[in-house]
Amino acid sequence: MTGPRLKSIPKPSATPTSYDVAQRAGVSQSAVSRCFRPGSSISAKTRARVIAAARELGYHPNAMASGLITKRSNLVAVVISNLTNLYYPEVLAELTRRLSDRGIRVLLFALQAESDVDAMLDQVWRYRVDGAIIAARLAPEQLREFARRGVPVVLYNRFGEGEAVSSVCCDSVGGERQLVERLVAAGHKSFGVISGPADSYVSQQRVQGAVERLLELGHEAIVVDGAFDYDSGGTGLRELLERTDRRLDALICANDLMAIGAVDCARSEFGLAVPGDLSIVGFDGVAPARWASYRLSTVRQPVGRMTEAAVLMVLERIEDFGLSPEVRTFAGSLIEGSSARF
Amino acid sequence: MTGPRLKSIPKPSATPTSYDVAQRAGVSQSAVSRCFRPGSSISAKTRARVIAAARELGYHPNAMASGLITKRSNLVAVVISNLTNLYYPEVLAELTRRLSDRGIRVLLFALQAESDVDAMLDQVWRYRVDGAIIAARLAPEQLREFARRGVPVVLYNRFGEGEAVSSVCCDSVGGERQLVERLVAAGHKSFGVISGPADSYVSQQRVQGAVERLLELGHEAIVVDGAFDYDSGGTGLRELLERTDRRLDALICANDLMAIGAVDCARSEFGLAVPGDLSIVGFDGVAPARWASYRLSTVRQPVGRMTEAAVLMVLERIEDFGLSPEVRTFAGSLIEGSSARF
DNA sequence: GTTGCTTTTGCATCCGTAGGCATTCATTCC
DNA sequence: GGAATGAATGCCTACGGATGCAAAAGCAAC
Repeated sequence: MTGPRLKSIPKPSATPTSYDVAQRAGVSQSAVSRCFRPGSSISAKTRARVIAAARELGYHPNAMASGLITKRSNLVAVVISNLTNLYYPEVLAELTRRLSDRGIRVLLFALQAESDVDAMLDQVWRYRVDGAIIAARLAPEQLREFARRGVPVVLYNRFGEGEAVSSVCCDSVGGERQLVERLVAAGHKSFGVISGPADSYVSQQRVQGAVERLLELGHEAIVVDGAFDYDSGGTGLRELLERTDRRLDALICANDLMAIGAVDCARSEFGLAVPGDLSIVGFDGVAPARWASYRLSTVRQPVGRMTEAAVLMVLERIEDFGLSPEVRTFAGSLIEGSSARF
Repeated sequence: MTGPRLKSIPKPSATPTSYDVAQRAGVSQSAVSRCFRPGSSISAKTRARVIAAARELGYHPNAMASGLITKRSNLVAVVISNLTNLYYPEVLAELTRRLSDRGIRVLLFALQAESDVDAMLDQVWRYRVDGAIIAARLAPEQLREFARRGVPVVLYNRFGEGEAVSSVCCDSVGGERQLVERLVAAGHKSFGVISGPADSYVSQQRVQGAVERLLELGHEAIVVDGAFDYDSGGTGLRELLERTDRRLDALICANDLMAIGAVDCARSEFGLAVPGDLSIVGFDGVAPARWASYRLSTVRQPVGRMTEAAVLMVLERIEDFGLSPEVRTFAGSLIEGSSARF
């Protein structure tokens, strides 16, 4: 009974080990381990004794030790490029909740600059995460490294850029087409578009979706650059009003935050009624879009279903890394709102 | 040179170990370890060889193995009770950035219900986090367990409730007193207050700060219950208008989100001009408070300084657990805005 | 009581890195 | 040249838990 580890004084450590519990319960360390590992062979009687001892000592298995030998950290890296985007906190909260429910912990990375990516990856490799959910732009070579290391990745509203990577997306093109159709049907004639950052895949998709559908329906649009932030809405609107000689009557913003900025600017700076003088639509369906001051006409991303899909996809591939990549696209739902004449 | 681990075929593993690197560089495993551990004794020549080999193999030290032996996980648990609060994403982003800059990773916990706390704590113990920054309500006994286990905690805008715990807070009382003084000086007579949830410490402080100062200045206030969310603003306003027979002329909301809800409700539902007919003030200084539709008069919490303090405090106590608890209170800055006659 | 079979249990080893200790090597000084 | 000093390196073991294997225990049937 007295193993080499048990010969020392039974000092009550602040963080007891399985040996401490074993000694107190009068069993071997193996038995303790098996108690905390589902599916192991343990008699009910022994288990009860061990659990009692563990509780008395305040024992919690060391995740690092167990991860070292099982090669499972039960960690998933969640990488978000701009947490200040207003849309992502909701995503993050949902992802975290759903992962927790399945016994997975979130190692969070919030990127500021492009340069943070390398440091992030270094840490991702060091912690031997079981998988990653990424809402940030990675280079193809970086995505390939995940494959090489056997770490499954799911991109969130991002695109593999030639690499075969799993991803969940909201159908930007389809959503924009719906918005455009409603705007055209309501008789709008002069269209403006404010894009997101040039390197954003969703921005490209949304702008493209809108512009293409407009062309199909016989309309043109002026596209100006934005950056997905509040100020871009006002800046973009000013530029569009100038370039159209104030004849703009429909403004399509690549996300809600810019649409909100545009609404505010239109009203406070130009005295325009929204949607009386100008219809403004967004994309995302963030909480402020529903506020009474805006009641934005927009496309809401089904965040619940998208995050659930992302979590399931990454977990499936943790179980079986051989599963082929999958791209799941969800349709957004049109919110009528009252910032556009529909 | 050929240790027991090196006799096997040098298969190029997807996740190479320090032995693989050692073999390739023609040094011992210890040398590899020392290369990745600052302050270790290594010659420049050896280091160069090892670094080269590590790079070629794509070696990254295993944080679990190293944490196991050093008893340092380089993880800090960040616990946030309601990520949907609009204020917390900003805090989370800042905390994550500042911790990353100092080589610490964030293990994120987003609590939904009171019951999540136990599961969260179990995981916190399992991962042997070096410290915790907590923006959630913990029971005194739970705080005591951190002390017992030698894990430093810093509460964020929370209170130890009798336990000696470090915390960073924004001075709610002082902030509210400033707001009240300005409102009173501007001649407001009839005051209403919308509180946050009853179990929220900051809510209590803010309400108390406002009410006390009002009393000191010879005014009374009607306090109604809110929940820190957008809808509470409208609901609270309705109740207050009813109870004051529409004679309310200053509304003090315990946070910005409710103030925004109240502004929207006042305008859209009661046709009141803000601040013409009704002054409304909030607390926090969240981004939407600055939007043109609101330009909220509020108190901005110095999030940058507060998060920096929280990070420093927890790191100091990781270095030296004996440091006594410290409560750092930061004054907020009054934002004049234009939602109140000041 | 035996035999045969299943379930429990303990032993021993391994996971990948860190760091104490002893050894070796390079320098410096007399 | 030899001794003394300090730096660099390798050897070995520990960290805490998981698990294959063999031994032990429980159980059923004869």
